[in-house]
Amino acid sequence: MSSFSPEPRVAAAADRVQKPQARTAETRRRILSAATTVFGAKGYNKGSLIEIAELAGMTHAGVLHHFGSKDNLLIAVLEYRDDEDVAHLERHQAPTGDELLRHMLGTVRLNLTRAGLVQAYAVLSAESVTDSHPAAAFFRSRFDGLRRMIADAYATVAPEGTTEERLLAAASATIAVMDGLQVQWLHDETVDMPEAVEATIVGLIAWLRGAAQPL
Amino acid sequence: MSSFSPEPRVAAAADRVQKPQARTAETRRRILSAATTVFGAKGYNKGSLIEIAELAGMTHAGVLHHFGSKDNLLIAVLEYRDDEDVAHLERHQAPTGDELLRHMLGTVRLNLTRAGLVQAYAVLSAESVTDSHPAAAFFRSRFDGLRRMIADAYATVAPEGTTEERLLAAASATIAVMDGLQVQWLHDETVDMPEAVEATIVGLIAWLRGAAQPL
DNA sequence: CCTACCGATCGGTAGG
DNA sequence: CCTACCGATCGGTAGG
Repeated sequence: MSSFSPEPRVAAAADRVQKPQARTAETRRRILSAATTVFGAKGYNKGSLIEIAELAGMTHAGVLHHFGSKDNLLIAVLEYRDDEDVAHLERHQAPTGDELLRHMLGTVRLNLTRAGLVQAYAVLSAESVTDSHPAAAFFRSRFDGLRRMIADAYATVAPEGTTEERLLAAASATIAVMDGLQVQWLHDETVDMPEAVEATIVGLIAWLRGAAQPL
Repeated sequence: MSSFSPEPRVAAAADRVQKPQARTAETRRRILSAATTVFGAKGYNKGSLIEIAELAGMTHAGVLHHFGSKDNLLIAVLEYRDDEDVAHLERHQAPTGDELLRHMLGTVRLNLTRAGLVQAYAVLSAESVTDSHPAAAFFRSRFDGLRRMIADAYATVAPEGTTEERLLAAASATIAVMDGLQVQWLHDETVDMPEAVEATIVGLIAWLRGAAQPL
């Protein structure tokens, strides 16, 4: 939203075929796309700036010119993906209540068509729990925000007076089942992610409503 | 079971205070313990043989003398943990049916007391989906075995004639929720793993029994 | 189980 | 955005 302004800051630049800012933004997107691929395929630690740079058609010093450090590049990759998903959400109206739960099932089905992105997310989110990982803060706050949003959705289908603890347990379980299934599915594509997620969500609703037998 | 035989192969070795095989086995265990710690804290790619060796009190060439390569060491770490868990299972009689489901809840509670091991498992299982990772075959077969075992357990509490597809969906969801919760919990220890796992399991049983409302 | 060493790779910087 | 380079680290091997 802030960096894609169509007006060049200096009028003198207008005689170039392509405006400098536009070309820079385009190059940055090319690098971000390459970095998503490489971090997804190798993880952050093993994915190298050299490989990312080759995929983006430049040297690794060029990548560092645009992003400053490897850590910064990782953060930019994660925020870039988040921006795209948020934009997608807003295009379809931010869903609430049980619409959000149905929307999550749609995301699971969409993920069946983009294994690379799924792998990047699965690998980086787990890697982010290791010692002083640059993506730790990103994932911590992402999980926190998702749990609150999904707990609110469950509140609309749970009995009145359901405790926040139970709503948050259902929310964290829902996120967990989606993330955990991705790892299994990346190992074995016969794992049925949509069926397992739907079963979990409707099961959790039954649990919130007291319709489930205790173990 | 095969490598801890108390009898030395050569009688002449008996005059040493400690039998060579016994000392080797002890050293190997020390290395495996150090490797679990380091791979857990850093992941496989960033965890170095040098750091593992220091923690075990030797040089990295010594570690390689015992395990041949870094890949071999990782596999040994994973199989070592599995052996310990299997031994624990057998001590308590291999549980079946709904006993297995209750046993899994016990494992979740136990995991609250061993974050290091949880982190090693969470990091390595996700890292194992990256390009030609040495632990790929281990986790693929582990997930496969767990899914079959847990699907059998759900069969004992599901209506007769429940399809294998539905049983496997419940099983993969159960494994997924446990794995996914570990990542969230490692980021934020207020996440209530036992509550979320119990909710998921009883919810999935309700789903198998048709007691859950479709979304 | 160690000393000593190898080739390879990496992230980052200088300076343009 | 590149060339050229740096120090650091790594897994593995030789040879004992």
